[in-house]
Amino acid sequence: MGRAPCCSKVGLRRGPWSIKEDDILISYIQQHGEGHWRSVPKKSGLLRCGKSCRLRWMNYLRPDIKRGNISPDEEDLIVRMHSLLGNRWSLMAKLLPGRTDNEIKNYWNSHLSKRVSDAPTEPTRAAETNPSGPKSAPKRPIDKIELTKKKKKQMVKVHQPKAVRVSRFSIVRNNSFDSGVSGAEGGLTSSSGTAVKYLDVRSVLEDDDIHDVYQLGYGCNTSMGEGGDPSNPSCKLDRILEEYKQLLKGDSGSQLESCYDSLRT
DNA sequence: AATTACACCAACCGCACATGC
DNA sequence: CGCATGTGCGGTTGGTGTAAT
Repeated sequence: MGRAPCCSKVGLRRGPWSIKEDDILISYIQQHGEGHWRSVPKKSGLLRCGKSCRLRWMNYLRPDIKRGNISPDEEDLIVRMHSLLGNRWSLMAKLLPGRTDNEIKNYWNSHLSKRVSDAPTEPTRAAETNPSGPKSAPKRPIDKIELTKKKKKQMVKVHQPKAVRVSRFSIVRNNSFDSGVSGAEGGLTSSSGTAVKYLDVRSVLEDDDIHDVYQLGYGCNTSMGEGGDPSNPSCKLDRILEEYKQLLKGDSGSQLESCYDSLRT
């Protein structure tokens, strides 16, 4: 049973997008705007699934996408946010203007997760200890002691939690952190069987704080009288924001702030 | 030079939530 | 209220380029 697939895959193109397809999609969205993705292929003439069109637009074609290398500052912020939020890529993307959840996720999986797991202490200053970026690091030495991907897959057969959309209400209702993170502190094991070096948000918050943070979508509960106490973990995002605003400066900083405000309200 | 193994990342997949009827 | 549909999310896959052997 189950619901029908999002689209009939018969006769639809898959794989990498061509420049021509990109042009068609861009011009269509410029004319009609975003949304109603299922009807986009029909109306634009693209032989693609609507979902694929959305993904292509969101992750690659949107004009505000910032392409190129992740800066050390962005990298540092990702590490910090991940320690607070876990795999909430879309939430991180909202705090990193111009970066997509997919890009952050890929960057974490390919660059940062390994580095964080190799450096159990002070993971957040990774950017400073390796300012030239991950691509300058030698590849092989690590790999020699690593299992191959296939071997890893054979060895790690642990329940994989399903994707759960994060909303203020679903978190309260489902307590959906259970799906992504286990353990109360760094160095334990995630549900995928890999070592995790971030804290479960629940583990560093009291029950009341958990409720407040959940209600506010993980942000600091400044409206409920916590007063920005830096020792309060629920205020960590505020502090991260402040640090990042210093780095960004100018207009993008205020954009980030408004984005962040929207998360809190 | 050929082969192998791996890193990277765009794209896909399936599920859950939101929304409209 | 229940169902169907649209959308968003996070995990995973597979193609490609490159370094190592």
